[in-house]
Amino acid sequence: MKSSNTQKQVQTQIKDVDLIRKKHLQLAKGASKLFVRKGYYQTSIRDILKITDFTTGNLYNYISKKEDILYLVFDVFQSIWVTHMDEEGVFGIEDPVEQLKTAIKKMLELVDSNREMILLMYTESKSLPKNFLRETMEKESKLVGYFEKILLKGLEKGVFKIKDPFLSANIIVYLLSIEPLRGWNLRKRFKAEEINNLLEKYIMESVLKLD
Amino acid sequence: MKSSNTQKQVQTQIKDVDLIRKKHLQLAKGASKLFVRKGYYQTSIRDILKITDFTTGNLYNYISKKEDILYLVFDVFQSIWVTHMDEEGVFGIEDPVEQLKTAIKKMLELVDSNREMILLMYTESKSLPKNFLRETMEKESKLVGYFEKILLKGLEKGVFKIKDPFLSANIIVYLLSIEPLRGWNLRKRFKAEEINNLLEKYIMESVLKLD
Amino acid sequence: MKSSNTQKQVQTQIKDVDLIRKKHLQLAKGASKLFVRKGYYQTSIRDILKITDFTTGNLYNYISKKEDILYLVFDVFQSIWVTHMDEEGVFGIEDPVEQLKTAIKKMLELVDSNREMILLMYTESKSLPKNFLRETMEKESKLVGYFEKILLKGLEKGVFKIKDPFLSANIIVYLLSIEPLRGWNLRKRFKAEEINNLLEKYIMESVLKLD
Amino acid sequence: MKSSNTQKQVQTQIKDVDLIRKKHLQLAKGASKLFVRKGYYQTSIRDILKITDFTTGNLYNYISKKEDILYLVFDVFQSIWVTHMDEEGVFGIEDPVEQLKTAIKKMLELVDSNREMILLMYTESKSLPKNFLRETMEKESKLVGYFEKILLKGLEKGVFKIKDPFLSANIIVYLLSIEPLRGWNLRKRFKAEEINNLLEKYIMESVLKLD
DNA sequence: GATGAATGAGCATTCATTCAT
DNA sequence: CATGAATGAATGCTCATTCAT
Repeated sequence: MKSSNTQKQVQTQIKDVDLIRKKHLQLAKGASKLFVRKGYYQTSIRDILKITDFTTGNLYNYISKKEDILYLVFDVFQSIWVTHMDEEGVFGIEDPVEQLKTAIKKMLELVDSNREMILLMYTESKSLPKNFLRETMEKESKLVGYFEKILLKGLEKGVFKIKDPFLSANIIVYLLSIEPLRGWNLRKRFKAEEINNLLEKYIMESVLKLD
Repeated sequence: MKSSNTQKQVQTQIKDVDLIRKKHLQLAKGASKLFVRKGYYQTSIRDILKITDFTTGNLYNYISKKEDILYLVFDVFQSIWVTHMDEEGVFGIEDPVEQLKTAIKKMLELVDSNREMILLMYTESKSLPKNFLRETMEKESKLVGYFEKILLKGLEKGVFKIKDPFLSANIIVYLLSIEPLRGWNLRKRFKAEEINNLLEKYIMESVLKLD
Repeated sequence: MKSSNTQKQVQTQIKDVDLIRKKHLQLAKGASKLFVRKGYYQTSIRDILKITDFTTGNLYNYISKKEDILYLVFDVFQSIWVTHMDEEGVFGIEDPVEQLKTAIKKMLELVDSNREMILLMYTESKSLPKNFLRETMEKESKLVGYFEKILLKGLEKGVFKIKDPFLSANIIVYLLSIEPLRGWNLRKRFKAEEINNLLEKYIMESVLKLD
Repeated sequence: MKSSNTQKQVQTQIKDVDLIRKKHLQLAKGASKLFVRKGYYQTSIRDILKITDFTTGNLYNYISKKEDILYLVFDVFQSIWVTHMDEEGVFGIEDPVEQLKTAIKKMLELVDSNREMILLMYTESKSLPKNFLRETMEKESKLVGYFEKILLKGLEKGVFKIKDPFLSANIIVYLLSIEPLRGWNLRKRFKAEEINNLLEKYIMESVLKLD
């Protein structure tokens, strides 16, 4: 799933659609580094120009406000995310237990390698203008929905013992992000690997053994 | 527990310790409103001056950088927090199950009435200079430690069936903040009250029934 | 009288003279709307591109600076002006009194339907580069000369009682523009029509009855 | 009559009212030079900073938008104007003919020594925001009203032979500004002095000899 | 201790113009 | 002849902070 609706959201002076996509990617990649390092408001347009090799005027041919860049960063990251989770490896699995385990693992991989990006999404999404925020949240919702479906199937097959798959899915997605948000405390006693293992077990148990 | 170490952290031109405390409180109360509403970087010193009735020059008699104000806000809030949790009502309870239930309820009350403040702490703590951040985290740690103690007692008494009280305490504290961070999605299907009830049950079950 | 010397004034990358004339007209028509609405400096090249259907690069094949467009706008308008005043209706009239009356009426018609354009010429002519300004003024001079001739004839025939036809011609032309420049005050008490009638009478009386 | 309502119109961060007046004057004096030379839009804030010895931040303690400066320039000039016309020399005169003559002379003096400023008011008043424009026009109206009063008195005494004192007052004020607006043509044949003499005669005759 | 005027680097954004295709 | 992406200096303005009184 490409970040395909970008052109609809971010107003552009440029006509070549492929060029827009290419430059928006270039922009998002550069800017995300800075946002992650210093935060959105701390990062100036000049910083972004430097790291992305845009010139001032040309940057504003591809966006119309600084906010747009934040949106692009989120958009690109969420696309990667969805793509990563969508891979055969998860959808194909029949056994809900195995499927959930795999989904958790895949997500933890992503969280691990994008810790700062996830933190960024929690900390800076309030900086998005409303329409962008809405869209970003919708994408998040889809991710939750993804876990909800797995839980539902497991519930139907009688292997998962949960009361509300929507609540559980929300909790699961939230728990999987504990490391970026709360890692500073957990890491006092556990290694990163351990955290992930414990988390997986914690979630699986909470799904399997409650009634 | 007063925000007693403030004077050590925030450098001041003023000698009168009581005055400092008073003014710092005045500052934190006003600024927190603005930070919560618009975010730390979005709030200008001028905004703060207006809402707190400080004059420019005088403000800088009680702080030395804008960051100090953020620290003061966090400090005051965390003091309230700790005070609230410390009350007899919790410490005195003998039965670990009841004690945990009460602690959860007390914390949810606080989270409920300070949703934006908690969000602020998640989103803006990176804006603190390192020494302040460290201190803020320490206070957070204490909160986790508080739950850890309850869990430990319950573990010793054989009523809690968890593997690692430290991990569980972290998860519990983290889960109790789900509403400010993820409420936008949960609230699609549940009322605020419901969320709290479900959360309490979810946590209690995960503590009581796993092995 | 065509805007025939345009090619000499506005430097062009294009060889085809008719094409130049056509495009310059297209440009002047679109730009004048914008200039009149927002003023010269307030109107961006991008605005002009949009309204005239030029592409950026191509625009600069037909002009070399933004100022050129202002000149073109003035040039086209002044040509219309001269053409309008040149019509048989005026030149053919033998009686100087009738001739002056008709000239005044024709000019008032033009002023009426081009109020904003005249205001523009007063307000933005200083934005023209010197050579363009000189030429614009020369055209204005011709208009004054036109009235001067009428006055001279009337003076020779003994019907006009003025001291200096050049001064009077200047005053007349100036007075005929009072509406665009001072209408905001006059319109408090008079309707547009009234203003024109009063103005005509005022001028005719000042020409006929002074000694 | 001081430019006394400036404080109500131009929003300020400064509390000392006298200081505001002083700095606004300093600002208007410097800026008017630049506006007159280059026009309002051509003059940058940086230009104004340089000529007025303000620093960026401090300038914006005394205004809130660039437009405010244009307003200040107009305001100060119009105050000078009104003060100049108000002097005993005119109001005290009993004979309407003498009074009008003196008023014309006084105004011509002012026009002469503020040619560019008057041109500026004609060319740039459209750059004022609406509320400022309204106020500027009101002041202009008062000037016209001033001449209207003189004409009315002369009319009552039977010495002036005009039909409509409001119209005539408007025309007179307008004609008195002919030099800044049309001088480039008049000066081809007359010296500045001559223009003024002719203008005075022209106006007096038009007031005295028509019926 | 309190006041508030002053500082100037830094900000996001716009613009006329150029030039490779 | 036409296209449209690229350039970068310049713009109006905000801000945390200082300092004389």
